[in-house]
Amino acid sequence: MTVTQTHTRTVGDVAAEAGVAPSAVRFYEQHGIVRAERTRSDQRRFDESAACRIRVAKVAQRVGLTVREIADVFAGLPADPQPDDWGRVADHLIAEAEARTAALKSYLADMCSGARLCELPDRAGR
Amino acid sequence: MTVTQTHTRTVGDVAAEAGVAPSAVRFYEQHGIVRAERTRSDQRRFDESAACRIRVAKVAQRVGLTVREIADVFAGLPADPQPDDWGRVADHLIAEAEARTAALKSYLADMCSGARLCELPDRAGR
DNA sequence: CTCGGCCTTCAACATATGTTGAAGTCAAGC
DNA sequence: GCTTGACTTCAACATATGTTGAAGGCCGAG
Repeated sequence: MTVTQTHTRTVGDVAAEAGVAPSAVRFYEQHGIVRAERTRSDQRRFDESAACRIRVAKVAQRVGLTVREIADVFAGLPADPQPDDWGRVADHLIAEAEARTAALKSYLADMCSGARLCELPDRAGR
Repeated sequence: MTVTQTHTRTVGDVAAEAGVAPSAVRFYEQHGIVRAERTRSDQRRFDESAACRIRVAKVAQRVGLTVREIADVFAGLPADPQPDDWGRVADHLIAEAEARTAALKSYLADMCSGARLCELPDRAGR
């Protein structure tokens, strides 16, 4: 019978799959974006979700999330995430992106509508 | 008659107004977020839009724009910007934020709807 | 006229996000 | 067995975004 190997990808494999440098893959592992097992000779082996996590992380960075924040969101992902696991992560990321955009819009709207432009109270954090 | 002085704020004034450190105000000046004139004794003097620019920049950074990108957007602002000048800047920033969020949503939607989630392994035989 | 406070520049440091290079290990092919 | 290529770690470098500290200038109050 076939035993499904979950951790079959090397650093180079994941890097190629995700479109980043191998050094970036190691960096993301150090920072909790991806996890790896080790072979007997200490080489990293990633599962099939690794490239996916990295691709998602790259897009999430573009909306202002830090690697730390993305790692925190990914912390809710089980090994071998299923579609609904990804769905929850997606919802979370999208909500965060929209909240930040909403904060921007709100701040700009207040500013532009203020009688005295630029002399608004400090609501930047809201 | 009263001559309106346009550049009356010191670094400390702007820092307090914008809620950032004086060092940050200098940093933003170096990177084109704000402009300053100089007194005879070489001190910076900012106009009233300076704190505003910085506050906007801080919110824009939260949606993933770099200081360079924000400075580029602000490059379209005249000295003493009027409400419609700010309106154009606001539209530009919001469009950029929404484009990035849309890219995130699109990527996640594709990923989650894909028959094979992120190159998920072939589990059909199990 | 000195003192305190805010200003100046410049360099060093700090954190985030990576890349590059040196030196060494391991497995596969000739 | 030796070569080759991809892997390992670690340190240094690079860029973005700031902060901190030293050394000094300018001005208003006492």
